[in-house]
Amino acid sequence: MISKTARNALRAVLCIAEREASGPVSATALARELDLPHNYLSKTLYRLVRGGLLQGTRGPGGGYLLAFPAAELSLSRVVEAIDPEGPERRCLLGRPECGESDPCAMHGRWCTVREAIDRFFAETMVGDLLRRPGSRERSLPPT
Amino acid sequence: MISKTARNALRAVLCIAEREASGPVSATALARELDLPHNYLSKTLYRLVRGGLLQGTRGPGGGYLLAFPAAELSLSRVVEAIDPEGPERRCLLGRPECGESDPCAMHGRWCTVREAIDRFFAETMVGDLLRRPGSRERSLPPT
DNA sequence: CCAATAGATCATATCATCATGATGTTATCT
DNA sequence: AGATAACATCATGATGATATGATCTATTGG
Repeated sequence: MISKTARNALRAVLCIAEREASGPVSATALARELDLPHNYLSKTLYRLVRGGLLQGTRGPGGGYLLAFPAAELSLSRVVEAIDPEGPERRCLLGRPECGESDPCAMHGRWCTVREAIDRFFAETMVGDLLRRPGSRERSLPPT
Repeated sequence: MISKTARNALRAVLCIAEREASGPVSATALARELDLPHNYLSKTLYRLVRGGLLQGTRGPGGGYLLAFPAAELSLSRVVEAIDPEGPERRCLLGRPECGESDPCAMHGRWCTVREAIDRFFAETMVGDLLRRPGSRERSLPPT
């Protein structure tokens, strides 16, 4: 479904989102919390920095913060920053030319499912998944 | 989503289902048709034979046939014969203990999507995907 | 029985992902 | 300025999926 590295990225982003209220979250602390080697996680996190999802600050007291509010950060942005989007996901049989005009045998049925998956990743926000009510600051005011 | 080998297995099974009316389909013919190396495909096909999905006959005129009607062969049976079912697919964050009693942050939302995926593979039959009307022989009689 | 066909199987090579280790770079604090 | 903390990066090794090559075994037909 998604790569291990993308899973680790999701776990890390969730962790950062939950803790960033008390300052930047260091890679060392994250590595301990997620039980991952420091350097490996650091590399993954930096890909998110380059992708504009995280903001890394160096020096003592440094660490990672979300580059924008958790309520605006979709899971798809995290996953796409890690897993390169290949044509394999589009067609179950791996035909690059698969589409409405030249569909494979499964095209119609699979599209429905694939769209549900895509919607899940596009519409689920990191802010929706936080346990601690740190996301309240971003909840909509009563209309 | 599924491995390349599982994709090849699906393509091969579809190909066999479409052609088996005119006798067993040889691995050589399949390899040419699917543009895959003969031995590699043969290994994949044999996993399907051991799984009871295909029937392989040797000697001149030999080849592969479906072990039972295409209308009763679900895509999930093909995929599960190739891709070992790991705990990674159950939980997006890879937590083995993830479940109703100990859910991860995404559990509820992801379950809905995962069930749609599972239903697709379990309810889509190879017979539903054949272009040639060779599957008519198995369609339900009018009630 | 022999040759040809074709599936089944073993051993090995290739490749991408995953992970580790070592080093460089930047910021903070004394 | 120098020590330290912490991110950023490069080089390398380990692992598993993918693919290839060679060989074995069973069946058919002459």
